[in-house]
Amino acid sequence: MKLQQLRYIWEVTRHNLNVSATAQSLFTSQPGISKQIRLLEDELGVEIFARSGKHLTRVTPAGQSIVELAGQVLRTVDNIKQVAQEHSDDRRGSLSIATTHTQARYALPPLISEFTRKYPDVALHMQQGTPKQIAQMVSEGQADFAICTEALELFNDLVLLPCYRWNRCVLVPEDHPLAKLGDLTLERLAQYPLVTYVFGFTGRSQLDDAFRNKGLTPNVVLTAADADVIKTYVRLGMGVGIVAHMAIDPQADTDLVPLDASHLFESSTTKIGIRRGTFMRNYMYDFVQRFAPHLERDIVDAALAAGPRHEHGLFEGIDLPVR
Amino acid sequence: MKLQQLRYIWEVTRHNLNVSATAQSLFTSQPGISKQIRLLEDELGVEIFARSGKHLTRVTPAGQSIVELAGQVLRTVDNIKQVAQEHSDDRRGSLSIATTHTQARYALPPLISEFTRKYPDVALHMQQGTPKQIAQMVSEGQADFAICTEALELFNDLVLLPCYRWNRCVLVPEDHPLAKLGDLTLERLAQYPLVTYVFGFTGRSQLDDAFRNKGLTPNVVLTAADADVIKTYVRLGMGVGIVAHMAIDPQADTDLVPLDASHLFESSTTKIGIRRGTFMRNYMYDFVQRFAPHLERDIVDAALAAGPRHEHGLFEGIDLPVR
DNA sequence: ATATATCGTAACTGTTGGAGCTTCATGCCA
DNA sequence: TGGCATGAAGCTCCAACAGTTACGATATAT
Repeated sequence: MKLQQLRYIWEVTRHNLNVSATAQSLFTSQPGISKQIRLLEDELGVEIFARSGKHLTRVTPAGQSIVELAGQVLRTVDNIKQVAQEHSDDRRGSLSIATTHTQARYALPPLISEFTRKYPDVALHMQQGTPKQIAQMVSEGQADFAICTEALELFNDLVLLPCYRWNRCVLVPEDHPLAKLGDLTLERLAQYPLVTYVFGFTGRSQLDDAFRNKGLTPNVVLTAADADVIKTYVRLGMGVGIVAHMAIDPQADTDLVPLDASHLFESSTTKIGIRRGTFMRNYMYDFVQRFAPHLERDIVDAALAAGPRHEHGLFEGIDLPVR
Repeated sequence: MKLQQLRYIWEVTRHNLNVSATAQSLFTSQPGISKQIRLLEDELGVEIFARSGKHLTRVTPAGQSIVELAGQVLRTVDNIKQVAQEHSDDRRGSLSIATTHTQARYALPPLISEFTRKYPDVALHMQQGTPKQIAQMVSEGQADFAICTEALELFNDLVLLPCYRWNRCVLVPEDHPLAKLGDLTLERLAQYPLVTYVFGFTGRSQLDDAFRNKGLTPNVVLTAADADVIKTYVRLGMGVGIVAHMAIDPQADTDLVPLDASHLFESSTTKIGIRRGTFMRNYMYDFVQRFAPHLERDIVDAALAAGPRHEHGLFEGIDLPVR
């Protein structure tokens, strides 16, 4: 058994069992991969992929487990490389962050510029996606950190570090009736067409819950994955915007009136998700703590060491910052 | 990076940094290993072993972590092979049990013969050692199961499955004064020279505790690692024996008088220790349940999945069989 | 100081992983 | 149904490399 072979079966499954495509992405030849897969199957005495004629059609049950373990091996091998680099030069390396538009656009920029100034030799990679995609990227080892509010609980090989709580804000044009009224209520809000996040994004579920609990059905006329798009349509008069508080830019959004909505909706918590078993570089701890000062190295270590679904207790006594 | 290289550094550390000895045990040549280690170090950019002249003297801090991760990789690779074998022939394989004399001699024999009859194609390996050695063997992947009473708690990558409780028994020659007396007490026992287990073996610590709690100092004149040796010296009149109840053979030990001592000492619990992350073959589950009927597959799976030091809760409601 | 154990170097060799081309199987569409 | 596109496997060749043997160098032990 060779590492190369494990890498091949792992990558082939990630490329929908298309060997040629896998070969291209790995800058090698298709016959090479086919051959190595055969050799591995021969050595193990089990078919990893089921074939119909000359096409790979699906992963066998045995293959399922084997590919999973192969992934585990590859990630551990990555860890070895990380350890080596940490000891040879603890300020050089790379950091891959998977996150949503909201975080990338509003929460992370100051941190990122601080960080790159302090660690110029750490290559930063930012990948955007839906919360689910983000969680999966980290779970599969394609990114180091997942930073978002939703969906991270779905993968139980991720350790979740709560970072900060945040509330929502209603956005209306200056001439909108809501801009004059003093107290904002859900009932009043439900009378207007709403523009907010797509389901599955940026705490959208908490928003729906709040209306449902009052027996109201909000009239959501348009949904988008990020606040910038939402603002644009609010400006066009499509409806009343509901966005994360942090998404309001006091400089650029002077033509819109923000109305605090903390009292209407449950606050949401943004978390960092890290794959259990990840080797944490020094600068990774630093990054985490700059994002959430209460997440000291010891706590992060404890959370990473804790078993599945046991890390929550660690954060019991801590009250998170609110943005 | 090659699997071979990881295997080499792992084995070299296990052979006290002696490359030649490692080469012999792996049936290869010393220069081959040296070369591969060099290549790995070059690739990683870190020294794994510190050298003084031409001798490896110790493992560097970076090497420490790397070797540990290498071990993890090798064990996962083993798991892959196990999975493959399970799917190609679920009744063929091997099972390596590390245990103490007491278990091997008195607790396991009926189970073993049952088991080999049901699984003739599973090669059984029994390895004896001190509880500490046993625990380490399993922790390092040299054995699948550790079966004993002590020291398993020391390695927290082991999952402990409590199997049964057992009590002690006092053994005296037929003409001994204790053989006539009705009620056995610790005070009376402390008046005689005692022959029992070496410290660290077969619940010896519970024995000492019981005397200490009463303010007594037992006069232990001879200690041995197993009951057979103890019995021999009791027969020679060296003193009063204290052994595990199960170590008494009603057929062979007719010249000795056994006196129940359940009321004098806390009972001990024999456990099976399994390395977290081990792939469990079908016959392994079967073995475990034949040894301890309450350890059903689901409970074992749950214990293996639980985080370090969280499996205890699983066994709360169960009262163990007593032997 | 000498002997022994042990590692590194160098030259050599057998093995093998991969490139390139060809052949074969499958699915799709006219 | 035939023709075409896609994609996997078979085969050959070559370069790279893991492992071997022989030898020299250096530390540790007596």
